[in-house]
Amino acid sequence: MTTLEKLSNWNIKGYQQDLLKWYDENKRDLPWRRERDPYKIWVSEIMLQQTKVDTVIPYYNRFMKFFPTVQALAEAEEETVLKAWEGLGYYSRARNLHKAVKEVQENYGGQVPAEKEEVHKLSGVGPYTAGAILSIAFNIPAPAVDGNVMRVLSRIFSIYDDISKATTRKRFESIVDEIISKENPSHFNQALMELGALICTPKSPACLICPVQEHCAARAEGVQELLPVKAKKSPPKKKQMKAIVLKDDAGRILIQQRPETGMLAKLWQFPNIEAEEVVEDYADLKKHLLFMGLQVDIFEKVHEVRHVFTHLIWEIDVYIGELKGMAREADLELASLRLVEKGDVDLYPFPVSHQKINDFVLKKGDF
DNA sequence: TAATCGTGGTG
DNA sequence: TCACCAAGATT
Repeated sequence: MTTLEKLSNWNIKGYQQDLLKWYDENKRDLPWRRERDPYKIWVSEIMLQQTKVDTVIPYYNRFMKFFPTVQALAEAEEETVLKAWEGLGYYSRARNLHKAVKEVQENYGGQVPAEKEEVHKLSGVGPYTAGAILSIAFNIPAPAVDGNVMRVLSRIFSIYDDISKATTRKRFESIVDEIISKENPSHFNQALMELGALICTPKSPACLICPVQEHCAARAEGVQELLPVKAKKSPPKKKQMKAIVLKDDAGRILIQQRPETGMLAKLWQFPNIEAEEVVEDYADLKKHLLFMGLQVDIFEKVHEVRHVFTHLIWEIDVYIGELKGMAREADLELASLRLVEKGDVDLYPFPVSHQKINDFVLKKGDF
């Protein structure tokens, strides 16, 4: 039976009512639900991408103190924005948001556009986020299909499409187009996601207390634990790294900015290399530094840091050492290096892996 | 289409 | 310890 056939004898109105009533009575009190400022909805939606509500809340509150309006964020320095995002991950979200907010300030007089084509053009705003902004902020009946929605609807209609495939989202968007409440699309979309977060969870869904259990095909068939179908991802690969905390004769610390593209773009770090083989030696590290124009004394290995990303694992041996002589300004510039006071290291946005190094060597240690 | 892009929580 | 997961977008 096709989804269309399932929908023909499926109680849309009853489903909407049961879902919306449950949402009204059970929705969480979240900071971004207390207002309907499109800018604030937008920021919350970007932060919530692949990130749990509990993780986002403190970041969201702090971000709104720093950048309460489109204008405030548009006028901020990118590095300040990255610092506010530090630890939240997926840093291209911060750079894209900042870029897009500048566009809104320039091209739309600071008002977030309420048309699908315009919103979707903004950097970092894809199909889900465009739908979320339109529906939640402007109460426009547009689908906002995220992982929650695909999981819930996979079960409601007993759909076995692989939700890790890009094309699957489109099928669910067309379903939402048919079943969305035209009276309250904002609450309907949020209710679908809230149900996925609180009741229709990935493992052990709480079908017994589900407000829409009588509308659910997977529940009727007893296959709720088998849905949704999702392809497995390959395990992350390990990379051996060596990093060094270097001090010059004035006691300043050497840090380095990462490239503009790729992983952790534009964040700062301690100078490091990827070691092809595991060698208990720092000759390769020393050679790398010399290549950047730096003569150093490496003292000892003081720490190990392990950090797991989605698709790779860094295993970092951490060394300490000292710069010999005066580094040439041009050499530092060329390698995106900077000498900063020990107390100023915290002013720069670091990935968590290098925050760990900072914590151990400079804060806990006596280096 | 499939890989890339972070981090923290959970069972 | 580890596999899996979370209000995805970009290339």
